[in-house]
Amino acid sequence: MAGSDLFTGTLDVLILKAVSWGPRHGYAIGRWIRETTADVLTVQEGALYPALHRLERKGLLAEEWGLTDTGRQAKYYRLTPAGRAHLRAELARWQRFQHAVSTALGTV
Amino acid sequence: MAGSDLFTGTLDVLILKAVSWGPRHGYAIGRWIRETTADVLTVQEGALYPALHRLERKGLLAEEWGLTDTGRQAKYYRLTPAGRAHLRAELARWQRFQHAVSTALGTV
DNA sequence: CCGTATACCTATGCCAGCGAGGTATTCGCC
DNA sequence: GGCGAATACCTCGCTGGCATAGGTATACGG
Repeated sequence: MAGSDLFTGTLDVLILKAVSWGPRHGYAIGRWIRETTADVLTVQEGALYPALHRLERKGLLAEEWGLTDTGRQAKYYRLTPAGRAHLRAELARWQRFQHAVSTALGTV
Repeated sequence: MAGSDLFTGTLDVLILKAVSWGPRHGYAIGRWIRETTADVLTVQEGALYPALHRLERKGLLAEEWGLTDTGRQAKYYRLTPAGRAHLRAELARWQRFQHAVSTALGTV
């Protein structure tokens, strides 16, 4: 991505979080990540769409075509029960990881 | 690594930090990472040594053979001036990244 | 004297993300 | 009416980091 590196493995949990309040389509998920991180993280489309398909194949996301506010076709993704459980676990994992690294780097 | 994923790109800055107080040899760097993170992060040797060589090639680390406390041969790595500057930059980058992700995930 | 810990190395393969392409629709503007 | 920008989707090829799984050699404890 833009902030480059440090990103591997974080994309999945960010995507899951993006749809945790309700269905969102791919493009909007990318925008959400960029906006909530104030442009620190910019997901490339070449990373985003493959990631969505991956998560769908794993049964963590379910997809469904729908219409946007502006009347455009878009593929909406929502969390499956397994996805929600996975999100919970990944959030815990991120916190452990983040705390461990920050401690080691002295950036607590 | 053990904590798996989330790790890519973090290894370099952890290594640089490990030698920021003085020269350390490779094996000790791996041990330091494992210990200061309370086993959350375990660096595989197949990742560690290539990373050290990479950083050396980039001019961020300098290597020199020496003896351990127990009288064993070991290759000691120390920060070059460029390495120290790089470490400073990477620490800032980590903080930006970490803050961005934590905000997005709501784990602040 | 034999296993364990220390200390180094590399070759293979996987796979996530990047870069770079492509298609189609809608909107705003002139 | 036309045209560029934004929206919304996709895939292919490449790179490069990390895991796996091997290998060597020395020191130490029992």
